[in-house]
Amino acid sequence: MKICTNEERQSYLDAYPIAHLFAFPIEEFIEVHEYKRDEWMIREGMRPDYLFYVIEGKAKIYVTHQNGKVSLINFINAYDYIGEMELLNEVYYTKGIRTSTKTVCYAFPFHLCREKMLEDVNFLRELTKFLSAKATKMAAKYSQSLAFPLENRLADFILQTADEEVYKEKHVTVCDFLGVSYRHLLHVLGQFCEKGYLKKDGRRYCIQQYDSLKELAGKLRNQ
Amino acid sequence: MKICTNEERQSYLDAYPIAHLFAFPIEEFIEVHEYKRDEWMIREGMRPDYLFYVIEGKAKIYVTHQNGKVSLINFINAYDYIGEMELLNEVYYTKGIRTSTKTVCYAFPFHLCREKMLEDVNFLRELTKFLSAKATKMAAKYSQSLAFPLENRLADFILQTADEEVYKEKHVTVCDFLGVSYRHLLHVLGQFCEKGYLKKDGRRYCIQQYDSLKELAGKLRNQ
DNA sequence: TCAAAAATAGGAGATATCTCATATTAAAGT
DNA sequence: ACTTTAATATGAGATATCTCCTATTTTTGA
Repeated sequence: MKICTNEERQSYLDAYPIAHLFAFPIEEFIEVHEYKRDEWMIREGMRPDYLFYVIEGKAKIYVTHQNGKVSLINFINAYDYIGEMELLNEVYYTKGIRTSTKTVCYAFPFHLCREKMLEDVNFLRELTKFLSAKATKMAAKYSQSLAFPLENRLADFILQTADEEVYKEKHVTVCDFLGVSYRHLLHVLGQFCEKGYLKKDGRRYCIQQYDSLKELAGKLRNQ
Repeated sequence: MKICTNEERQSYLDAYPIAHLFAFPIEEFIEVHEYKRDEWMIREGMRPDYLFYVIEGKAKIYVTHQNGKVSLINFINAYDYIGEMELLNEVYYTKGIRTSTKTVCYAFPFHLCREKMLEDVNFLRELTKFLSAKATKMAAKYSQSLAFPLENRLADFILQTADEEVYKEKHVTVCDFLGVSYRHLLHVLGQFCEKGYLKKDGRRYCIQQYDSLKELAGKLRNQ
């Protein structure tokens, strides 16, 4: 991790203005942190000292269970917050955050900003929207995971992450995210190929029948 | 549903003061709604016109999937909000809310209160805490549901809902909540009895080995 | 550049969980 | 009080998913 200073810091601040989200002058408190790919921004169980606002890059939220299973709880993208739970709650089990690409964040030190932020109507309104989206998404994922087999959830995931016709997520990541074993994921991908929905091309999968996948994924939604 | 007026309304307002949560005079806008047991407060898919704040009673949040399965997403208790998603988001699939006991709510009409609430730093701070707790809980349930078999989640649920040594939740409710079939729930309850963790007593179950259940439930937690 | 680690791949058998069918009992409505 | 509906109970067979094992390929790091 690298903390940007001077011109570098300023150029991020210019490229991603954020003052409008706050009623008080926030810029002076902002640190700009640059994380490399595959770096732990926050270690599981260790409370962070900052509220982060992602301006570039991608990361993942992980939690490790006592039985050794790892859940990838969600993906984090630009304009997401990290550490807002710790900002709001004294007691909270901190999840691990790991970058999956180079990631740049604004980091607001709690000890300087917490009070002000919790008095700031602009920021709080922004945060409620972020949190309501998060809660909604989690509730949807939760109920879907219990109500549908992998087939449907995987079809949805493929459509959401495919780049044009090409699906190429790492299996290991997808297992953690969808909460199934590697073996079973491969099994269902194999079925999709057999049925002609996908075609395997080396390590990639090419979507052959959009509509079939859409139908499977569509069953998840009323929402 | 009944809307309380005059003395009745006032006596609720006196018994459950709420002005301190708002920076503006809220009382004049409050309607007091009384719902009977097993009444639908909000029908799935129908946007409500109010933000509700529960002051007495219990309710459940339901969503129906396209495959006919019903998920009981969460329980609602006194001091919870209902309709906060619709307050914040223009686009949102409204879940069904059904009371399980007589329930009394403060109802704030959106058309009169939305603007003011979204400008109110006290209320927003309160709401962020509520939402962060909700998001956290959902994330925990989600990852647990994928990482652990029913055995562990049921043990946890029994300990959370048992009244002294007596567990007596309706099976049908529990199925919807834990996302398993009736048949399987009974199967695992049967195992608990065989192992001596529970003893069946008519329609109730009596906890015989707290520690065994605690051990099973404890595996869910690092959190 | 080479060894170690991570990711992919698939077989085989176990188990968690589901579906369907059928009875019985309790609760609710008129 | 009686009919209808909801809840409980259980068997049997199907399927979704897991665990463990082993082999190959790719990526990573010193």
